Amino acid sequence: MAENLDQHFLNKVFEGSGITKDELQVIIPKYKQVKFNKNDYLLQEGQVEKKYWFIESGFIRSYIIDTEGNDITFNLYASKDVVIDYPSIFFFSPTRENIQALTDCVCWEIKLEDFQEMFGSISSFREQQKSLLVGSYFALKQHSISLIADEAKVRYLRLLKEKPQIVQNVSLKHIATFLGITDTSLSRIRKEISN
Amino acid sequence: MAENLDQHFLNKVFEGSGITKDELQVIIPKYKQVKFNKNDYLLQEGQVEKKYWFIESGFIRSYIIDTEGNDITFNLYASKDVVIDYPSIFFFSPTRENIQALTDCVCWEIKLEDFQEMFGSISSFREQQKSLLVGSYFALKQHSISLIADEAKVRYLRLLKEKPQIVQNVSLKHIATFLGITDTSLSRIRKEISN
DNA sequence: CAAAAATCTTGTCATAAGACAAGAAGTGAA
DNA sequence: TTCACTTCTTGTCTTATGACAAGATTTTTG
Repeated sequence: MAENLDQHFLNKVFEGSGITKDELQVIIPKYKQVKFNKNDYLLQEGQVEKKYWFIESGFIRSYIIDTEGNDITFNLYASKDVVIDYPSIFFFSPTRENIQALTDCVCWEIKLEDFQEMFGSISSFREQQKSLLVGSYFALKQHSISLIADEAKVRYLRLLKEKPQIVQNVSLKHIATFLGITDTSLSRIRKEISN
Repeated sequence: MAENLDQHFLNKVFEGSGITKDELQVIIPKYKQVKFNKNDYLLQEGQVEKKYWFIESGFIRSYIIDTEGNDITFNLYASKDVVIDYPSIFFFSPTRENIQALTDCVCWEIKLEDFQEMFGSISSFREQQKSLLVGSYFALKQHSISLIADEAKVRYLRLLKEKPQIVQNVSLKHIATFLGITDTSLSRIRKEISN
């Protein structure tokens, strides 16, 4: 069976994880390509989501509106990131976040039940997904620690180092709220760094 | 069978969750009372934990040492809180936190496999645990948002309102790092509020 | 109990970051 | 192309919070 050209991205994602060709034949068909247009919502507050996504291309953010009406970006996602809402996944509990495409996006969607079945039955898939999910969990935790321990410039430099594509493609105001500062301050930090 | 006096706390925890007396007979024996002395570790960085705890009495904190050597309190726990490390639970991944008793504590320990079995087979237990875990997850998330959106005084007042026992029983420096400020600032905030 | 250690308060000064406002630059649409 | 809209930069001023240090208070320990 000739490899679907579209699935080249998925093959790359699973490459080098010890997943065999035979296993890939099982895994890849569970993923469905979905395209989002700029400003589309993948998920809105109050929904329970029974799927999650890999991003092939494009940029996505999750945000909440806090009690004072501030729009706060909670996470920023780029190519190869996994977009997942833990309360939905583990507890079938409605999300409190909005997840929105910042640009046109190509994503790969997988249903939770398919995920769970393969997680149980294919050990190489389990290991690969485990490290992906743990990675994204710790990245957020690290960010939360950084909000306490580091000054804004350090947080910006870390983001720039770890996710340069995001810094280049996401608007200042979203990056700023993600970093816990105003867009004015972020603009000044950028200037200072460029000197 | 006479109710073990020690288990009075557990009975209260499960009270009003729609759990029947018969179910309680199955659930409660899975919990084991454990006592920790002040400064004992429940869990240290690098361990994988296959259990979690309810606190009956005492105070516990989780903390990390960041790359600059700062000791940062990540969460503070009091009576009736559940102390759980998600990466351990869901991914059998080593924790990156240290969890330490701040005072002598009485806890109820349950093994993950027992938890998972009852989570699957006893729907009232599932619902009760779900809301407990979701509650603790969102509390942390809310705190993270608060670090971005609110000034320190607001964060302190929120903690005071939601967990007054913690404010009264945990040292300033741990509360301060949890709130993302220095103990000096927290001392001033306290003074300002008392006026 | 006394000494040592840890915790908390307070003072002074420095600074990171916010608030607000104006304008520049870029983007999109009719 | 032009007008509207959003995004980004910059200036001025204010303020929340940190850094450091000295005392006061409380707790721990020998």
